[in-house]
Formats: sequence, C-alpha cells, structure tokens
Amino acid sequence: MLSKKTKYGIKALTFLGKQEKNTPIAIAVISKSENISLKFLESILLTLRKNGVLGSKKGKGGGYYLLKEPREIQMTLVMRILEGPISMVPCVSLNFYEKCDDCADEAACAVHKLMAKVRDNTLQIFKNTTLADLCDC
Amino acid sequence: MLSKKTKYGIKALTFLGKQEKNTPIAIAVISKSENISLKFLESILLTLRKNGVLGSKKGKGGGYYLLKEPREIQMTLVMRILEGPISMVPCVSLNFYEKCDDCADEAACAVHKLMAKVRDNTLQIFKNTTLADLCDC
DNA sequence: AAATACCCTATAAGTTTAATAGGGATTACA
DNA sequence: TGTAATCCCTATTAAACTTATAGGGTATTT
Repeated sequence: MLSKKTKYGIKALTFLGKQEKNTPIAIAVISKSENISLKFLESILLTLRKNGVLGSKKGKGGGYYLLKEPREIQMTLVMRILEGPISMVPCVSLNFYEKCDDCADEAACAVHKLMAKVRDNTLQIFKNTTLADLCDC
Repeated sequence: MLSKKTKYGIKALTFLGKQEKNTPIAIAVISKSENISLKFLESILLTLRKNGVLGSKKGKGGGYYLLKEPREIQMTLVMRILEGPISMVPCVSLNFYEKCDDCADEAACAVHKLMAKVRDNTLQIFKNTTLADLCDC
C-alpha cells in the first residue's frame, strides 16, 4: 500500500506544478485545495525541501515552490524520498539493499526472482514519468 | 513492502512445487528447510488451503500438497490471497476497489494516474508468472 | 512591531504485522 | 486399540509503522 504521506506529497507537488508562475504557495492553500491535514502536509513538504525537491520562503507571502522544472522531476526521486525503497523486498533494492536472514542463496530464491522482475518494471515507469506528466490532466 | 506472510507463502509453494512427487509434505519439513516459524507458516498454509491452492492430509504421513500443476498457479492468485490488492491504492484496484475520501475527481488525480500504470504493469508480470517459473532455479 | 508563514520536536492514537500459545480433531500404524 | 504424528482453529501479544496532533520557535514582510 502507498502511504498517505506519499499520496499527499504527490498531490501537493502536482498542485505546485500546475501553477502558472512558480511563486511560493502557502501550505494552507495546498492543504485546503487538496483536503490534506495541514500539519501532516507541513511535515511532508519539509521532507521534500530537505531533499532538494522544493524550496521555501518564510514570512508573509511565503510558501513552497518547485526547485526544478516539472519535467525534470522524476517519480523515482519522489517515491524514494517519501515512500522509501521502490522494490517490495530489501534484497532486490538498488538503493536500500539488505540481505534476508532466512535466505541462504539469493540467486535461487523464488521471491527474489519474482520481485526483481516487478522492481525492474516499476522502476521503468517511475523513471519515465515526471511531474510534468502528472500535471497534464 | 511485501509482508513476510506473502514471502513465506511463496517460498513454501515453491518448495512444494519442486518436489518430484506431489505427496503431502509436513509443515515442519517446510518450516525447517525454509527457515520459517512453524506456527506462522501453519497459518499461512491454512489460508492457502482455504483458498483452494493447497490440499491437506491429516494424521501421520500427512501434510500439504498442491492442488494444481505449478504451471497453472498464477502469481496473481497467490498475491491476492496472501498480500491482498495488487495495486498500491484502493482507487485503482480491480478486485478491492474503494473510492478515496479526499479525492473529488478520480480522472484528474495524479496519484490515480500514476498508480494505474504501475498496477497494469505489475499485474502483467504476476499474470505471466506461474509457480512453475519460480521453481526453475 | 505585528502579522504571516515556515521550522522543528515530541507525543499519542490507531492500525497492521509477525509471531506465540494452547488445545482440539483426525489419521496411520504398530 | 492406543499412541504418536499432523493438521485445525482461536485468542493473545509484542513490536513496528502510520497518521496525525500539539505547541512553540524562527525568519520575513509590511
């Protein structure tokens, strides 16, 4: 299951990407428009800012804005920041690899084999989908 | 993340699929071979039996066995029984559909759009992968 | 200086997962 | 016929994760 954190994060990014000008948008504006708990959204946007996806401006007239063009923001990046590993098991993860305790031979493991296939496909989708694609609705 | 339930389930099914003869195998045998908690595995195999994937035989010499040929057991079935929905959000699920509370227009939702693509791809893989494929190692 | 809006940490409620425990029912075989 | 093997079923629990909520701090603009 996709966490609400990621879901809300993608919605917020899409909202920002759809703006005509890339000027700061207050959290409260996004929160109301997308029906997202303000405080929860706050922490999500903070995470995206710390990871270089968003910039922010404090004080009156402040808010969050995209640091890159929508077409340059791949969903791989967004997913990894908000959701974590793209693969369903750590033993096939490229960025978050971990060996399984219970599994002696990875090459002979059915789960590994299956999940590697799934990861390859999912990764392709996330790589080839940018925020710009999601903003065309 | 894939639950351990599903992971263990697939491993157990693969173990059964690799047997020369399709005679009952005791839970304890699978448990030891695959390093899976016996009691936990027990509940998993029970679920698979209740869903028509496995048969069982009680008493001495009893155990679990496949009810169908490995090549006829699609991973879609196994995943849906053990893991639940294949899609990452309920609003794009074919078998477990649910509307989002926060989302007014599904067709215009970025998350929906993205996750529908992911589901399509993942579904194809699970459909085209049978237990027999996983047993060739 | 006052209002606005982001920044940061802590905490709590709710849910899910993974496992554990314990006993019941059935079957094979000596 | 009795006993060991083995599946069947329910309940409980411990840990982890998710989804918020609360409260105050800091910077900026007007």
